[in-house]
Amino acid sequence: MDHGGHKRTQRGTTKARYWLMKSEPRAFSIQDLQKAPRQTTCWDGVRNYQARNFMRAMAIGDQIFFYHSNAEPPAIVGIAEVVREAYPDHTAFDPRDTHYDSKSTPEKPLWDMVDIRLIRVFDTPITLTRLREDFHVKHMELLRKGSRLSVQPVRAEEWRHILTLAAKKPY
DNA sequence: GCCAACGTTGGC
DNA sequence: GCCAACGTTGGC
Repeated sequence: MDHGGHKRTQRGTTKARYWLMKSEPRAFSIQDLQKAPRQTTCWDGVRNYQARNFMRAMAIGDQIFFYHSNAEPPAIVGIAEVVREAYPDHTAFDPRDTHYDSKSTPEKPLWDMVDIRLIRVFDTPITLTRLREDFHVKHMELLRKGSRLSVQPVRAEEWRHILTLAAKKPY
């Protein structure tokens, strides 16, 4: 039963989807997410069309690798899940915000965000170096030369493989 | 701090 | 529509 006039968009019985989202830990780290109310945050500030479109494709329950970019070391540091599907990113409306964009207005929003909730922080971050050494994940968007996409899909087999890495001892 | 790769902007 | 200039991303 659905109340409040909200469209029910949760992906019923179809397969879960997997994603990877980048954040610079100096701006917002997975530890910040851990400390946030309900361990939930809105993912604001995405100003790239491809990344935005991937967020628009997300459904409640989709799972996300939380990646630390521009970090020492760059690494997948944990898992989160989508708890609210794409809605307008209000930070684009605020001229004082660093992510302000005059092309986006409340009447015609251009940029969206989703809400995500922490599932877990890996004991051992899976570093970019380690991923590069692993042929199981060689086709990941993250590893493509010159790739800068901050929101990107992850294949189910890549997701499963990386979870097994996270369960192992570091090397 | 450096710089390659990328996306966007704007002049023409 | 082309493309140079510019700003940003993000590994190193």
